[in-house]
Amino acid sequence: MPELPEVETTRRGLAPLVIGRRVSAMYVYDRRLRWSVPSTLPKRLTGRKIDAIDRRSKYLLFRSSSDTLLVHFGMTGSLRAFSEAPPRTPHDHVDIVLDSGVTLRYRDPRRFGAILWVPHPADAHPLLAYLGPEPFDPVCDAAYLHAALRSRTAAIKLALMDSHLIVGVGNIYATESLFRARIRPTTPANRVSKARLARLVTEVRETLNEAIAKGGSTLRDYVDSRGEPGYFQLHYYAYGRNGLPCRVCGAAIRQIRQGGRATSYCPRCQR
DNA sequence: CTTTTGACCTGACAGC
DNA sequence: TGCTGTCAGGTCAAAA
Repeated sequence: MPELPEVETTRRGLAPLVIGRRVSAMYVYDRRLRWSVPSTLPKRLTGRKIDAIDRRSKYLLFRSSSDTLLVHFGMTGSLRAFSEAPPRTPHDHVDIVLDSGVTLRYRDPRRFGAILWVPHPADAHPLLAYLGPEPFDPVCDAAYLHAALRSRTAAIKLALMDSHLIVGVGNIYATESLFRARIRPTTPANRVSKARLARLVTEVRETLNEAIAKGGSTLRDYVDSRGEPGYFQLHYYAYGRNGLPCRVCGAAIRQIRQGGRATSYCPRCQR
């Protein structure tokens, strides 16, 4: 799933269900995620009150008296809330039961996700400590990117997906943001002008906001906390449109590989 | 320091 | 109907 809009959509759906509730039980059916779910986690979590649910990058953070339960969705993870938990299906790995009776069910076919306990202070955790700014953070502006990319010869698309520079932008939204900013994804990062970086930041924010408004993108696995798909995939300009006519100029969308991932762009609109 | 590559894992799909 | 190869929303770790 799961780039920033999908994680944020899940966060917003879960917030009213979890804030102020206590965990009455946690069941780990398969601990083999990207990192093993700690065997002590059910004991640590049970009885805890969840004070808040935050998002940092693509991590969901359940806050409990300054300690944090961290959840990441990898490529295929989802977290759904059930008032009555149905029978488990394959790839349902973890259940968290709240004192309201609601069950949060973590599903992740490829098991690239993570569920970890992060003691206070959470910001010091290695997974969180080296992250770049959030795209919506005012700090993350053209001046910041211009300075950060000064010594970067790698392609702008790869830089945009580097979480040390800016977080939350994965393959779909990097592809779409570069289309909207009319920037060729292969352009060396340090050769994108400050003015064009300003446009890029604007388009990244706009693209992410529109995607959040549509409930994220559902290509295959992603569903939100209520099991509903997102609809932003209907609004793609470039991603997954190899060979199809550009929705702006009609030229055939082209697909290449960068860093082992597919990149699609319009050879006429993006220069 | 930056950049590139491989690794993790399952399922869907195309082609033979 | 199998079988094989390729691809998929992420990102860490190691090597260059």
